[in-house]
Amino acid sequence: MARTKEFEPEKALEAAVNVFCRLGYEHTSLDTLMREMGVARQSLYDTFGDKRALYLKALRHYRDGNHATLRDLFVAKKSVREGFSKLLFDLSRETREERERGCFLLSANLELGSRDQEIATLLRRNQRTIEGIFVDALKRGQAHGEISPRQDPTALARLFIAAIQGMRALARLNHDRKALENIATAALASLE
Amino acid sequence: MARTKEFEPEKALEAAVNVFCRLGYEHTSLDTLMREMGVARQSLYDTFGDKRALYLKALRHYRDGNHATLRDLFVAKKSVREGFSKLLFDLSRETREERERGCFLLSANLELGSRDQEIATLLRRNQRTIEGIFVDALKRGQAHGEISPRQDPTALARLFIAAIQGMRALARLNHDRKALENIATAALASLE
DNA sequence: GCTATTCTAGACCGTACAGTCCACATATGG
DNA sequence: CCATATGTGGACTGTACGGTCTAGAATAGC
Repeated sequence: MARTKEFEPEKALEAAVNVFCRLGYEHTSLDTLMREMGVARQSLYDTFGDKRALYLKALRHYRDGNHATLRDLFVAKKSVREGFSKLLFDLSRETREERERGCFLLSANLELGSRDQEIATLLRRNQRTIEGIFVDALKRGQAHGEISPRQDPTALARLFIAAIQGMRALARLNHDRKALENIATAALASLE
Repeated sequence: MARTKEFEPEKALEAAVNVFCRLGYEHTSLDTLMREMGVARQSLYDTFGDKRALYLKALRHYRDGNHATLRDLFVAKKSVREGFSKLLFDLSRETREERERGCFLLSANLELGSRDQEIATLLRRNQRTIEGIFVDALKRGQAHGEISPRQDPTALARLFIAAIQGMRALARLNHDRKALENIATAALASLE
């Protein structure tokens, strides 16, 4: 009945995630999106809606991937402490490209969180989700005697969230692996 | 010889800091700047240069103020531990307005750090300066037996920097004083 | 008070960009 | 193989904005 698409929507969305990550919402023009996604203007509007709708889809896609890797990190059988350690040290070892790409959720927060209510709500929910994942893992770690039971799991989870956001912000500016490892080590010491 | 200015350059610059903080570089139009600063278009160009030059002046002004308050926090006679405590808990207690204003240096990092070399350099230098202030304070704290000598002052300083950036990012999105206090408490526990 | 200088107000211009429209290409179903 | 529906490419449009220019107002020295 109709011509087939010449692009894969999934791949195209990932390309959108990439370019929005690197450039932010405002600095990403439709021309750039078309080029990076390999999608014609009209197809882009037909498939994803306008720029903001595409941004939201990209943001949700990124967030879902993020949650999946976090949940995977803390699947029941693994050591909780090792999970956090891997999370933080992987962050320290990111390539230049990954660092400069930065965290989509952080850049969305700073660029649009105070102006777009829908995005702000999404980001707040995301924070609660991640906090939940961390708290569950920490409680399990305490139950297994892996982590000191004297610490408040919620407070610890929040410290990790803040430290990770801070690391992401620093990493974007500076390629100083040692500095990131310092932060990772110091944060992990809180589990003692 | 000539007509006198109808605005105070100092006050106008502070107004610029405020509006750039809240809206970022790209989202701040010259019309907004003129209105908030109370300066006519031509006077603005004559006094501060173009938009980017004004942004840089505002950024330097903010940074200088920041360094001054930090140095004041750690003047020799005060307790180092109390200094960090005040720093972090003051952050937790910011008003809604202050929170939404956010940190100019953080937003400059995310918005322009990867695109404007001059700004990136300024921000990197700023990071080193703050790290230096923190390291000096921590060493003094260790010398006075206030802080455990087993910790690496540089690593601790970096953890605090990351935690503060994280707090600022979280605070911008959520007014959850308890969450911020949790982070402050957990970070301060690293001094034990 | 006249002149020179610097202020303010706002018209004007070029560019960049999001979004729409249109012409043409291509593949599916009958 | 024709009709239909959906794809691609690119021209077009309206708007927003940074930056410049011009005209008139106001103040200081002579």
